[in-house]
Amino acid sequence: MAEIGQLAGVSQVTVSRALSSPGKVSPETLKRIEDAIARTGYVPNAVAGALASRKSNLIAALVPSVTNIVYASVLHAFSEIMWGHGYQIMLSETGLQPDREEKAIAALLSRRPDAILLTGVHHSAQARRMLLNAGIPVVEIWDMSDTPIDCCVGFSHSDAGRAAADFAVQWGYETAATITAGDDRALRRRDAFTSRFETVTRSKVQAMDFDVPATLGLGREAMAKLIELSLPPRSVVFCSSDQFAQGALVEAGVRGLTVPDDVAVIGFGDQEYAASSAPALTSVRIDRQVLGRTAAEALLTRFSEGPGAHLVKDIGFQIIRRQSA
Amino acid sequence: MAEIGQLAGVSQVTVSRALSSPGKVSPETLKRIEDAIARTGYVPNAVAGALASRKSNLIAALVPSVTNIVYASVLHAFSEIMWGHGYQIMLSETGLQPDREEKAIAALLSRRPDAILLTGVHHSAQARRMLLNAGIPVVEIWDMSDTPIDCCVGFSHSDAGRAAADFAVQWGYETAATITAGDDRALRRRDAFTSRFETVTRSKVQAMDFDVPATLGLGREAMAKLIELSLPPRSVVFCSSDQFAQGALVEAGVRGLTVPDDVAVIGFGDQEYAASSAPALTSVRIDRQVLGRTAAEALLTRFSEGPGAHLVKDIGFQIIRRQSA
DNA sequence: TCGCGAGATGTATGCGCATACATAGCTTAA
DNA sequence: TTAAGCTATGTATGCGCATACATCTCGCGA
Repeated sequence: MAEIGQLAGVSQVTVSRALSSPGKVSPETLKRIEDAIARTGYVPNAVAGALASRKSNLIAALVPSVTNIVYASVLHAFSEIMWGHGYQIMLSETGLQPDREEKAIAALLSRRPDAILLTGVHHSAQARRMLLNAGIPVVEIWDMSDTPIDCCVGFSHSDAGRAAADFAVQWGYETAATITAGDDRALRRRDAFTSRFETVTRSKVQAMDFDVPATLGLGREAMAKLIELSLPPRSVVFCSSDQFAQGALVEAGVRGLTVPDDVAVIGFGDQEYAASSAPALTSVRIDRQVLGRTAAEALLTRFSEGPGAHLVKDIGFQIIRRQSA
Repeated sequence: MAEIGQLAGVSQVTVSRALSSPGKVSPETLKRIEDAIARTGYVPNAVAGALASRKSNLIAALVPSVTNIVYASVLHAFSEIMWGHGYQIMLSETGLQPDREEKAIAALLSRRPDAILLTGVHHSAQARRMLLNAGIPVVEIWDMSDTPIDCCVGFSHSDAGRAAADFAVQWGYETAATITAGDDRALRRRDAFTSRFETVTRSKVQAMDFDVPATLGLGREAMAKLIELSLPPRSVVFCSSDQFAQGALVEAGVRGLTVPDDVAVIGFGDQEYAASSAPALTSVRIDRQVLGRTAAEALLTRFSEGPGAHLVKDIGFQIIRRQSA
């Protein structure tokens, strides 16, 4: 920056000003500085800037996995907005091991981000401590909490599970099974579904659980087992993701079962292909665009309005009825 | 850090040493320092560290889109390895507008990453200049180049397109169509496929192009149009992604066509569901795990061996024949 | 006994910026 | 005419660390 100043015949601070508030520099000086920058290919050192100003324009984000489209698309919507406001995103994945979260949080916080986005609302005591200590805005997404660290944008997974059960009962399904993978939130949906469905119908809900990420292949496997264990007529299968649901549909088709008459399927997430598959998939829709955007907006108002604004927003969900149930 | 030092009865440097090379401080001192850190919840300021040491332990990554599983999974494999070596990833998306790449590169470089990962090998002159200027290792992935900026890990898209055409000819398909979306690389595969197929069979290859990301729904639409335009028997459809291929399969099924006898489909990417769909999808496999890992390893050896090692690696591809073609 | 080397710790300094404060040259209204 | 105010720029300083170099304390062999 000092070098640019020399080239333009001004001091370092004038260059700094030219970059951060061009209005404060005379037009001629500004032009000379811009020329010098263009000539040298100078790129400001944001690290030094962040150290000096205690503002990094960085947002840290922690998601279970980027390869899960569901998390990726929320992240995408979130970063689009933050990027538009001059923020960059620093990403980390926690994967399946929750103990990685603590290390990841520490690593992210060491970069002194201006805010941090977390997936889920359950964090270790040490993690909460570090977050509080950091003194920056925090958004927790994908879930609701009675004790949010700061901002929180999501929906109730228990409500979603219960709503799916009510939906199934309402459309006359008398027995049910679940196919569930992974995280704590999927398990809460399953539990709420099962509990409600069993209470209302007095029938036992069969559970197929996996502790690896959901895939179409596993969905087929699970459905195959359920069919072999004899799935009574008027059965519905509640899946923790559309991937499983899609697999269940494929397996039912291959075995010559008619959907939804022989077996019905409810997915979760309402991914793009849900509407286009054959039969089209009934699914619980979470508006991921809205989720990401709302999280971004929560942070932005939190930035402008200070620590007073603890924004908590329930974005809800919606059961989209198509052909599969 | 100075505060921690006070608590532990040592100076700031000793704390610094305790964190970066614990072997250089006596066990008792180390313990007192660790206690103080645990008590206060201190998180080192990596920004200051990076400024002082000119080493950020940050890797910048630029991908077209995180919501495209194909890019996301490579990124995932890449970050797993880099994370294991103490590096963090800073991500940016270029989206569909290539002019965003320049801005994104500048923004990323301003954080002074230790290396940068780019998708594709075509960059503007200004972008190349900034990258060269930054003086850090660069890996370009997903493609091969005669003039790589530094390291390059990928495969030839033209070869892949030609191989698909040869495969189609070999299995007796006499006419072909393509469904293509998006990037420059998909277009090159399409062109190579078309050119080779037309040369060998002397039949015209019909092209369905989209300039939005591929989805199952669009694949169905494209297939519907192709069928309505009358697809002769012994036809094969070469898709730029498995999403399209899956959609084509669904549409063919809905219309009562038999795959591959009435129409055959070749996908690209060999995503997880390709093997599990019904009929199972024939697809060009790119080992995304290997791609990500190889890129990471290229950077790591580049770090240890200096600017001499311009690593270029062709990871190739493989046509996986299943039921759809 | 003395000196020497190794281990443990400390002092001084600067990384490249942003910020607070100071200054110089103008304009404007009383 | 002059003080006040405004614009454009400059000087000094410190953000929180890592690094080079200095210092001190031992233990050990000559």
